[in-house]
Amino acid sequence: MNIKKRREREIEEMRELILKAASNIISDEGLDKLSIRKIAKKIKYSPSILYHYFNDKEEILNNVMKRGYKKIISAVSSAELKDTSPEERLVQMTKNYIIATLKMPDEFMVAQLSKSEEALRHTSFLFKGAVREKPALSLLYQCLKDIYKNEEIEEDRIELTAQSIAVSTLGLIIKIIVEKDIGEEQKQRIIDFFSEEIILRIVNDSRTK
Amino acid sequence: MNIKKRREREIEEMRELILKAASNIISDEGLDKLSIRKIAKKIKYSPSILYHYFNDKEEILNNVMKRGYKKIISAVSSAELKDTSPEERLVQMTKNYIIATLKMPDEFMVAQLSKSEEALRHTSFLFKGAVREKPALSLLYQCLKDIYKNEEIEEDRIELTAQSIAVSTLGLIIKIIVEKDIGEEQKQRIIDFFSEEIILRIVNDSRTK
Amino acid sequence: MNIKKRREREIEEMRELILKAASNIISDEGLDKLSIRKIAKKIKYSPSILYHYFNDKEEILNNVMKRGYKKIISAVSSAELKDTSPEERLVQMTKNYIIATLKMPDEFMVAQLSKSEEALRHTSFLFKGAVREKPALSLLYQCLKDIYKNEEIEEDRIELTAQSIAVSTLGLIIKIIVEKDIGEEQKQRIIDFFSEEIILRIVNDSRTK
Amino acid sequence: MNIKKRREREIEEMRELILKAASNIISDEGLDKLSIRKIAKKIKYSPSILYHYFNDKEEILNNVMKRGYKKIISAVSSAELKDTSPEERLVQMTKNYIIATLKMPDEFMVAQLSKSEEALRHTSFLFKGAVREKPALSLLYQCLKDIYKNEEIEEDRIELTAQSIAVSTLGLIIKIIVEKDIGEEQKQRIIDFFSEEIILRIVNDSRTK
DNA sequence: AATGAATGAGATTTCATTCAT
DNA sequence: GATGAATGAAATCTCATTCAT
Repeated sequence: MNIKKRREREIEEMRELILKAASNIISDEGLDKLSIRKIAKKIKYSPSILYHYFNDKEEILNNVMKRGYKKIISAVSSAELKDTSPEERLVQMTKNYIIATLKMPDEFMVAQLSKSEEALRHTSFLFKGAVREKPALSLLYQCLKDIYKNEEIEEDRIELTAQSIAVSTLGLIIKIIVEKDIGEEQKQRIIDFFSEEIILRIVNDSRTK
Repeated sequence: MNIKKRREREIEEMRELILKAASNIISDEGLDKLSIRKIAKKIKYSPSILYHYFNDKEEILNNVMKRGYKKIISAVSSAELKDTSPEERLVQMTKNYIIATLKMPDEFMVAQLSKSEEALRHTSFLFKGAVREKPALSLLYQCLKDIYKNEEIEEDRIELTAQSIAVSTLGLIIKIIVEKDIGEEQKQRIIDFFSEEIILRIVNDSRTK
Repeated sequence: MNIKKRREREIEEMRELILKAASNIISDEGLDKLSIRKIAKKIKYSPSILYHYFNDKEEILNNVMKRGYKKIISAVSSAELKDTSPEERLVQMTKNYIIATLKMPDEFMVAQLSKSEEALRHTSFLFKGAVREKPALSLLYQCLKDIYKNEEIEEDRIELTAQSIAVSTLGLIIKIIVEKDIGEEQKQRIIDFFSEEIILRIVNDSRTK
Repeated sequence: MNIKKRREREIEEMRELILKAASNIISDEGLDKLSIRKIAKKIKYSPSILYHYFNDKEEILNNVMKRGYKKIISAVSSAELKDTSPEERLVQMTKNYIIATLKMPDEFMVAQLSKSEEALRHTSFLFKGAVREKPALSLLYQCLKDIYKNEEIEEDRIELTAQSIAVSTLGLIIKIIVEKDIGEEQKQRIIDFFSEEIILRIVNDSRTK
């Protein structure tokens, strides 16, 4: 079965090659400029061969997105083990998330900005009860619960806080990606300030006093 | 020179007509469905005439975006007159901004997500010193200054706070646009919670105590 | 309004040019080999210009067909005036029909062989009651009625006879078109034999004796 | 040489398999939807293997057509054995022919309407002397001869009559195929009337009296 | 100022076919 | 004998843009 395996690997590599090229084009020229032709040219194959590896353009796009959230989720959840204060964990998680996503800006943008049902099934988190369904938001929620464990705060408020943090962080990431030319230093300053200060201020629910 | 002026006015009217049509198409069908032909059909002129008033499609798009920022800025600053507490003003500004942008989601997305220099010239605000150059951010900054007028806080920290608020609000807006199917009620809940609570928490710089 | 008229004429000429080219291709290579590209190449224009004159391929095809039956109907009905015996008229009509259609084999084939609803609305005549709805078949029917005026024959039988004649003539025409290389002489022999003898034999309803 | 024979048989089986698949596709989706890939998928082989058994698509098509005529001829001639009057035999033959062809309408249409030399070699029958070369027409001719055995009719006239019958029947079949939506009942009525009455009228050469 | 004719490039997709293995 | 990778041509259609008038 060696030969079969090799072939499978080759296929996987080709698919990966295609997806990467697609990602690049999307980040360079925008989602709407992505075309089968362009991908083919980039990987120096004929356009038709792409249909060997994917059924159509949409399938390529869906896979670009999938690669997106898979990588991100694994990046975030891996850093979860540490036994420090929940506040510190929150800060660390936020930073990890930002750093992980900034390593793959193209996939992130495609995934987060797509309005297709397929994408939204993975990315939506604004609905009521999202903390119980969405793994990433759930991590955030657990953190907040730990932080508020001595206070009496309604679940709803905690969910809204978690969603607000998620939304804010998303905004930061998108803005950093779009403003691609702020220097490295300024980027770091903002990320640090945001995750080390803003996040903690957000957590600071005034009702708790 | 009356005739000259009249012509200029006519030209301006035609340009306005074109931009409005383009805006409508973008709102109705999305940015990628915008085409010269469609604009022409909508205003009942031939496609070629558009090239009398604009050099190419991109110029039209840039102007659509410009109209976008203008509308938004005026929406925000109009609410600026009230003589209430700076905190209340901040909350109100945020809400106004969110509501104004959600009325023109596609133009907003196009403008905010474009990486073109032309667009970034208007939309960028993460660089150091942005509060002095960007009108919208400047409003925010003034508000914060009022809030912190009795404390000693470095300008830098205030700028970073302003930028964080801007970034977070952006994230909220984008997310609401993308998750187009959360119901009206939940949308309101999140917007209210975010602008009435989260924003105020963010302002609450712990160093001030 | 001279200029407007001229333009209209030019458009009509161009449309005619396109339709003729399409007809030729269909007859040379078959309906399924017809392509926008081929038409364009034949008339030495770019493929896109065709969309100036027709909305899409289907519209071109429909017009090729329309040209088909229009010409034919006019060919047949024009020769209708003569005041000879009904038998002679029948023979003459058949001949006229055959000769007329053979002058435009391509259009005839497209129209008669298309299974599209649009086409069938014009070409179908096998259904019960067709003699009352289809002008061409009706002519045939009137002829038969004249022939049988002294006999007692049910309407149904006459209709079936008319349909049989129509069907048979159709078969002859198609076969002559497909077998494009039987010589002129043999073609004439068959046409004459068919219209002068076979048709009259068909009319010869044995029940009338 | 057993092995050689086995291989030949296998090849023949594979060719048969391919042709059957092609036939099915043509019946189900129409000639123009036939593609090498579809055939391959249907027989669960790779497209390339088809080129082991046939030189190209056209060869496959030609063979599909050949299978077509064979089936039809066998259908017609099988009914040939009965020892009834020649008239009855003629009627029966016609009916059998119509019924047999209507069971494979697409193959029939392809074959009968193709102007390719290859096809015409099998399908043409309008040329002078066709009754001596074309098996199917020859059957018809024999029938007519039997019918006219007591009369003095020139061979030529009989051939022309045979050709006329063939042509008329062809027209009927084509029309029934194209007008796919006349109901079953009306179809039967017409077929019966045509084969039981019209055919006999055609045979009724007036010179014989 | 305005139009309509025309083009060429590009979009996605399907297909017959070849070739190395 | 059989496969899968790969290609190039072709299909329909849309678009931004130019140009003569």
